[in-house]
Amino acid sequence: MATNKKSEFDADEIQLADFAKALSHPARIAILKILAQKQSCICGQIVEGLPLAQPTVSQHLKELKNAGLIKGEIEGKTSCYCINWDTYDQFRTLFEAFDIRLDGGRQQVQNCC
Amino acid sequence: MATNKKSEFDADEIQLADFAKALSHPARIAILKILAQKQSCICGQIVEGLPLAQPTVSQHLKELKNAGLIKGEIEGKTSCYCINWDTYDQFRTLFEAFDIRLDGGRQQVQNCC
DNA sequence: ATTATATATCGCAAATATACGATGGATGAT
DNA sequence: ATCATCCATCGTATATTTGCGATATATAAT
Repeated sequence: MATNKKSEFDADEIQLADFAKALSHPARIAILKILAQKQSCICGQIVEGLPLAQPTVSQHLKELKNAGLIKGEIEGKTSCYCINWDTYDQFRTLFEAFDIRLDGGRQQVQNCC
Repeated sequence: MATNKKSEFDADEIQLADFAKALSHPARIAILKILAQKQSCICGQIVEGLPLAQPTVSQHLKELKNAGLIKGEIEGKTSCYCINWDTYDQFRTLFEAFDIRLDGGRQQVQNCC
């Protein structure tokens, strides 16, 4: 039974995993690219740029927002999204620490593989 | 109905998303850390280091293997795993390209948020 | 006031992920 | 040959994700 064991891991591991999950669908990666590229960040333009229906895009936007990677505001008739660079930097920092830690063991003698 | 739309995205986006998915569970992040740290990469030691039952760990190992991030060999009675640095570098390269692309739009004037 | 437009949300269906007990296969020890 | 150990795999239960049609909401236009 899928009891949630995630909380028993280190906070850093959980947080990095959560960020990774936010990037674990090509649509969300594409959305971040679009947001970085366009000055305007109207939802409709994002929908146009993706092979997905509007409700699906809205849902991916919501997940990115939950992960803290984007911010959104309702601007009159339209909605406006942009990247939350503070959170993105935090993610990058976490990943870099992970990356460096992996690299540390890289030169060691392997006794297998 | 959950028809798979993932294939309609760019190859780079799909590949990066797949790598991200491999890191989207703290257990798999922890496993990679352990593999990098220990010279030996016996499965039993991984199980000891995680708050999960052996079949569950085995399953996470399989997913990391499917993503190409680790290699595994059966060595007599025990199994031996280690990080596949070639694939890991490929992942890092993909992420870096993505990261740089995001950063490119960073200084632009935002008309919202 | 009515209508059109842009998005979010609801509700559903299908697919995938998470977790583990039970079991099986292979090796090494006795 | 028997037994113990290590690990993969099967089967199963539950939870989460993905996708979208239908609908609701809120603004802008007429």
